[in-house]
Amino acid sequence: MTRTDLHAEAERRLSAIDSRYTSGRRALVEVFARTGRPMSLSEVMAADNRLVQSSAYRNLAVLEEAGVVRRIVTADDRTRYELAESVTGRHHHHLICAVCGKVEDFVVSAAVEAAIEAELAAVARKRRFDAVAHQVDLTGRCVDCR
Amino acid sequence: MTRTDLHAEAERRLSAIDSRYTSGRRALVEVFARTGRPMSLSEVMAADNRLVQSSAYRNLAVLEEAGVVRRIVTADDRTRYELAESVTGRHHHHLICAVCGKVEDFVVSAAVEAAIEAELAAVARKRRFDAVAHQVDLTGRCVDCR
DNA sequence: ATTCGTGCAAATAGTTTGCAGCAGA
DNA sequence: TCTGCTGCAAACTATTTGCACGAAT
Repeated sequence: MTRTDLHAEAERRLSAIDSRYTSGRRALVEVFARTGRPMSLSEVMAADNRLVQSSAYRNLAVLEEAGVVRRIVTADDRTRYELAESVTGRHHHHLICAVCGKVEDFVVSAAVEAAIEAELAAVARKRRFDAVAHQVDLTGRCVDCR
Repeated sequence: MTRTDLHAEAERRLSAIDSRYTSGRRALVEVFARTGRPMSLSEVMAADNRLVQSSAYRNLAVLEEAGVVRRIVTADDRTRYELAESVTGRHHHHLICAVCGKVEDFVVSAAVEAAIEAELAAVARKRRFDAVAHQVDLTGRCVDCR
């Protein structure tokens, strides 16, 4: 998906919830597209100094509601944001560095992903749990911190 | 492991880091053993009204350092605590209800667990990431909230 | 014109810390 | 006794909210 397509899709999803694609919201999407990994609010703020904290929080909530952005909470207990998988089309999981806090994406083979999903679906059925999503995190030390 | 063994093991691990197994710490361990699922601080506090918030936070940090308790952050972004797997001897994952916030444990078959671990080890190797732990969460609605 | 979004500052919630008294090895 | 632990209150950090102004349709 091109950058232009991304913004068009973001605008479409926002208008679906009667919201505008303002410059502040566009700037957030731009930061995520440019960076390509989950970012905490302070990382986002640092990436574009036109951003204002309270508006960024509000806009991230709106973008999340619109399905443009996903809010994740990783094992290092920092809240982070990234583009929603339904926008990027790329299902992935996270590598979390326990030392520096950096989070990166990774993908597993389709075979393993399918095995995981089948097993989780079986667990959900057995427990009468209505599963919506799964999250797989790997915690450790990144290449810079080991 | 019996309740008595559990407390003995907790005391042993605390003494290994030169800390005492005081009544406040014992009360926390008792709550986890009794409840058997990850609990937020407020849940823990509600389970035993002798507990004081600031001391509970401090003691949970000590118990975590001693390897008696594990601190987890689930996808609903609440911090929770449970007995460490090295104490219970039971590797498990979490079902998180997005509505009421309740967290329950689940285990996957040994075959799938092994497949997940092998795949994650391969990813870690490829990315030169020193993996310490993995976390698999399933988010959705629990039987009471669906 | 009217509704929605923004920036600022104040409020809130969860968690951490300083300190003086108490308790356990 | 001596060092660690506890409770209380105050401090901090991340996040949310009220409000008046500005921007978009």
